[in-house]
Amino acid sequence: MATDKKEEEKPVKRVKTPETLRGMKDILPDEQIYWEYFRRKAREISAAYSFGRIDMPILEDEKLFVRTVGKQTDIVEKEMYNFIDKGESKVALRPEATASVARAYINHGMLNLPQPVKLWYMGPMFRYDRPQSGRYRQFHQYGLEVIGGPDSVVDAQLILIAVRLFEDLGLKVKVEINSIGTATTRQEYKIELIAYARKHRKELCEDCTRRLSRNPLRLLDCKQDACRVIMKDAPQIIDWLDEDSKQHFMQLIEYLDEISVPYVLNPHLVRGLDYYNRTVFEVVPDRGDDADLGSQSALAAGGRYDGLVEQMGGREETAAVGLAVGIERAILEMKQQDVEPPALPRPDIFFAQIGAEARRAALQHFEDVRAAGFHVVEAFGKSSLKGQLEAANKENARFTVILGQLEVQDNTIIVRDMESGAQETIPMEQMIDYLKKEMGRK
RNA sequence: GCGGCUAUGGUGAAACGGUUAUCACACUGGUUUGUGGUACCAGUAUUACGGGUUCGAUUCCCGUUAGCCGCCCCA
Repeated sequence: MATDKKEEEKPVKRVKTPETLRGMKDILPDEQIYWEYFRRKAREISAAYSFGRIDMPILEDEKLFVRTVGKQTDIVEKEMYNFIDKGESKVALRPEATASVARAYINHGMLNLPQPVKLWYMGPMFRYDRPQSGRYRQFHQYGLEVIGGPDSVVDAQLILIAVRLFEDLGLKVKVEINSIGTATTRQEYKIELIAYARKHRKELCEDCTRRLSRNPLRLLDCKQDACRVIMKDAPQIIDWLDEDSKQHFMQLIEYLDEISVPYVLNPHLVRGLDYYNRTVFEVVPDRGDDADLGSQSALAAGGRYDGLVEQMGGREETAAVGLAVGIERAILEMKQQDVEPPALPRPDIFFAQIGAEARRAALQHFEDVRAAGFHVVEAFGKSSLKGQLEAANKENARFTVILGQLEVQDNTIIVRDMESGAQETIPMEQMIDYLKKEMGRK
């Protein structure tokens, strides 16, 4: 009972309050309005374009990511949550989902399904990185994968879907696209790029000097002004594409023009994961020309990964494209652009009770009202009528029904209109009809 | 992994060497035990953690941890 509290001895020992791990977040009810909004839009658009939902395990064999994402990438090298389980297996919390989807495609013989196979997923990913705005160690992605579709029309539609999704969410975005060709042409291009950058070695920033040997493609999107000036005249990856890739990219552009998806060609756009080839794209907020977007600006990113399935042991060459949306980032951007998710529907009825007997009866009557289709709320935990009316007011209920000792005896109930304050006592068996009538009037 | 800034009740803030640590909002309870949205009263903090300087530390110094921001990288 509440009154016992005062008599209790105050605990002398204080336990250290537990906290979430670094970079991990609780998503509280207030925040869920945004999440639910996003999830709903994501589900709707997935269904509208005939994607089937897939849920993969969060924990996978570490090798899956090392082989596909790339051993040298930061994601695998320093950000992976990997550990050895009790059976001595090296496992990892997934840092991304495409590898798992491709694995599932192979495992379940989806190559026997009508191609392309279209799948979507939504769930947590883990990267052991330094937390920052728009970046968490556990974060959530919504993603789409189209496996078994080599034509660039697939790329075009996927980009279209991404744009639609953000439009549906009420966000202004723009799409940047590029093509990074095949592994072979990319290799040739890298050599050329390194040669070019070497000539300007002294002018490059410290990071770029390191990129030169570690991650040369990243030279292209360095944010330092000095490097940007140099890279402006760097060889462009587009010029190194093989005929097929070039053709593929040209077609993609034509498709995009055809369906009027606004895009920006960004010859400096590259991807960090090894499995990408040909088309790569990013969706970034469009806040006007001079807005500084900061570093974690990509709301979604994707690209083609034609070689992945085969590389993983799939039976034949299986072209594929995918897209991943950072849900936290999308929500952050919604707040940034003042997008209000639809508020929770206002309750029709608040059910108040006074006294032990009425409370007992109210429990069942509440069920009746709910079963009649009303959105009804209560605060049975409160005993004073004042407190319950306050609660009703906070919930913004349209009507409050009040059941007290007297009403239980007379088999009646009070219905109070919360806006006018007018109230009426009516026979209990007429309550539902009365409420329906009153509700219909408003 | 590197750099900068910050850390006071549930939230947002004040005090900046000496106060019973102040205020607002929120929350809980109450204002003769049955009436809200507009009143009043009360309650809720070892000032992130650990150490140091000082007669005295929320205030100064160091460390740890966490948060924010930039870099790296990425959704």
